[in-house]
Amino acid sequence: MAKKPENPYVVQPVMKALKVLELVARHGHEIALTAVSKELRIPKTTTFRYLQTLTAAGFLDHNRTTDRYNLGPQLRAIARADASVSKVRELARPAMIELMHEFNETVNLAVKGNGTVVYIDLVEANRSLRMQARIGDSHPMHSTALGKAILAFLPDAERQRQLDLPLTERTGRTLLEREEIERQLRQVKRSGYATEMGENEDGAMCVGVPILDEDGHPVAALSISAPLMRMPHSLAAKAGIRLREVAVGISTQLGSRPAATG
Amino acid sequence: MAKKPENPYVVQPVMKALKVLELVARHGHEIALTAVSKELRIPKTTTFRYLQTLTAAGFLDHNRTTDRYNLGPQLRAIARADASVSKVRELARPAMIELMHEFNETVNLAVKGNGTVVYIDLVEANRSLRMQARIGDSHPMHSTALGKAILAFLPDAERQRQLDLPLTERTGRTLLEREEIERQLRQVKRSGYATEMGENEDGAMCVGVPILDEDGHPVAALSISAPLMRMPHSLAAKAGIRLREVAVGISTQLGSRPAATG
DNA sequence: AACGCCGGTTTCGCCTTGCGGAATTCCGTT
DNA sequence: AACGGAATTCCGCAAGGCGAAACCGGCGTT
Repeated sequence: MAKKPENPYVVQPVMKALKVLELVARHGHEIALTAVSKELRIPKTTTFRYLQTLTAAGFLDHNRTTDRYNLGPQLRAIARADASVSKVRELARPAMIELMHEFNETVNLAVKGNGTVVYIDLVEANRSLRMQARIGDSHPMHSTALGKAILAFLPDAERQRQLDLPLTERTGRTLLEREEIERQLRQVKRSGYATEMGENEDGAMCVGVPILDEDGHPVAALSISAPLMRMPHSLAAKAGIRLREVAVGISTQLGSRPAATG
Repeated sequence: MAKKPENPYVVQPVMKALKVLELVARHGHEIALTAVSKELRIPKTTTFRYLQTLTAAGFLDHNRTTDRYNLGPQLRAIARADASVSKVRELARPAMIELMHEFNETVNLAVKGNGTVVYIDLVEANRSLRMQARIGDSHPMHSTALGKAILAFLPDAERQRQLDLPLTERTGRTLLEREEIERQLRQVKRSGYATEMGENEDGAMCVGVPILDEDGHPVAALSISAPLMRMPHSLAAKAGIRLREVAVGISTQLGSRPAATG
């Protein structure tokens, strides 16, 4: 009765637990231990353990009064985040290409990670001087324009939490003083865009703006990055204003009401 | 270095694999084996196995060209199904309560399972004669008005597949003849509602209508159930027409264009 | 062109720890 | 109060998960 001679690297407990998760999900609603056990032909004890584990991980939810399980918050959170990311990327891409042509510099899109920003898309200018990120890379919040744009628009509590984390020093110019950072963030909130000059990567600068979801929460950020020598302050300001325009458009499509730019 | 003295029933491999899944999800995008391994402090080999397993189960997707992993179809399918169910239930509930008051009988909402319908909500009439289902119960498609309503509006291929499964005989009146069932389903498609008289439960009857999603696919069904003695054919017809009205309203809110009722 | 580094894949044997039968407790019924 | 079904808990066995280390393949370097 060999089941899956396929991949020798599949870990059985994991696979079976995923089947349990899947069953609970497909069932549409609250389902009891015994039902899962019978359906999947997995002994009650084992099923019990999987349900417990999935629940502990937040993928399932255990209703103590009915003693039944259904989908948990973790799964929904993941799904929501994924959908949100896909949507942002989809909405942003055309605008990013347009921006790249306008400024002939690399345009980046990133989402908020945990204390970091994670690049989820980028459109590179075909200039010989290289870009600095790859999709999937994550950089600190406080040393990037992307991160600063997000931080500035975060609710106070959450921003404090982010800034309480140890701040890594990426270059000699990286901001590390709490006061200085907060001062800049207030300025960012006023102007609607953030800039970073050699604070994340020597010789490189970046101008970034936040993208807000339907709740007005900054879930992502858009930026233009360039070698410091190619982007003087005056041009950076112009880029910031243009980026802000584009980001507001994307935010609106995500369902965000105007809000921004106090 | 005891990690979680918490729940002794947590299965470690499962828990760790879920952490991997979560990390990949939170990361926002394609992530490589080594990165996951480092981030989670899980040895490369083990991480590799989890990634393989998650991929085999469809929860992750392995991009062979970049050798990186991201969220897979299974997770999205689950999330979508869940969202869809929540939405249907949410949209249907007020109308169900209204219907319950109009007819003073129990109103049921079910989604299509695999060869079955699964009750996801019901509003009971407070009459002493009992209802027959509980949320989470699943009944055969062919013996319930809910199932017949769904079957009638399924694409031909899928309907055939359903009817090829062995048909259980719930009562003496349960339809088992392929021809007879198909004749009824054609009738259901014409009238827009299905009826069932003691075919699922002795002495009980049910009138059901399909709810269509944005693709015109019958994802759920709405029904009124009652003791046979309280619901003569004339009243059943009236209920069917009313149900149809309500279901079309819900379907429309789900994004379905009129379509139905040929 | 050979080298070496950096991932990813495979092997292999130890021994953790997951497994499931059976006993137990907990409820909701009769 | 006793019954029946479901969820928990216990416990000993050995399945099978683990991870160090070896292997491989590709890419950038010398």
